[in-house]
Amino acid sequence: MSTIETQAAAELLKAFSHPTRLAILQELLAGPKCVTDMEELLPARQANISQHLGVLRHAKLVDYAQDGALRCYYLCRPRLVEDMLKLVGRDEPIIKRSAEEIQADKERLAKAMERQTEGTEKARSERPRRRKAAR
Amino acid sequence: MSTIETQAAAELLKAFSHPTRLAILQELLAGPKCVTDMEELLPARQANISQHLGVLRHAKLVDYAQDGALRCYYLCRPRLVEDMLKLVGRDEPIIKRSAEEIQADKERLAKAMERQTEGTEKARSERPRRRKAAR
DNA sequence: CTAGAATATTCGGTAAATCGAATATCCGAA
DNA sequence: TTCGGATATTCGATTTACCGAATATTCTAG
Repeated sequence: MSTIETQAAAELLKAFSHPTRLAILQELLAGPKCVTDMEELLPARQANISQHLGVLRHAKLVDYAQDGALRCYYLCRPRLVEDMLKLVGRDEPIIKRSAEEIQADKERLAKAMERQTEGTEKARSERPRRRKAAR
Repeated sequence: MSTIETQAAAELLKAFSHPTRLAILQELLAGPKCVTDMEELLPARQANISQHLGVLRHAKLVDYAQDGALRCYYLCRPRLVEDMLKLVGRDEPIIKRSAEEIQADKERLAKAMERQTEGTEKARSERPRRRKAAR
């Protein structure tokens, strides 16, 4: 991922990173809703919901269809939202690794890297970095 | 997802929501690295990288193993990180829906909801919300 | 056209995030 | 034990996020 893509990804994630916004997305996953509906479902004021919807819209996560005086909001990337909600709800066990494991891993990687990019100029310039302080 | 879970999810996402932190996670996905390694790979100063590592550690996304004077950082939930990076990199087409589609969707949902929670008290109290302003 | 409902925007204040510079801490080699 | 390298922490300044209150806008029924 390049720096520019990283920037874009971070912005997308920022749009997700708020409890109220997550709740909105969750509600919209169940179906389109107008702002008044959300007011009843969420512990937030109308203006605030509108503000958060603005953020979500800017991030291209939601859009709306005008229905008379109402605006029916819907997800414009439902899969993304669904998968994101699943992902943050998942609980992967938190692993703990010893210095020895890490060391082995590093060496394994170094070897693999050597083998894979054998003889290329890029490989040579990236390879020789290693710590000065030893144990 | 309850409010408290939403809170937790938002905090986790906030930890992801920074270009430098995403870049760090990306690097760590390739293998454990110490801070000095990252300094060479990222356009950020040592202190700043340390600060971001602090955020990631607090979010239980990374941890480190001490190796002499070095601290080898690694992902403590590699699957989560991997899937998250994949997810934000994915590009789902952004859909646009008409008011008519939305309306149909709403009605379909309402019917399904009726059928599913038929006759329960909760269903009755949640059902009768609908717009006052018509077209 | 006018009123009222639905929604958005603006404004101001407060809290939180971010960063660099400087400094502190920890560790192993000599 | 002293020193230099690796890393963390603190501090202050700046920017950005967040929220409520008030106000503006848009739409339709009458």
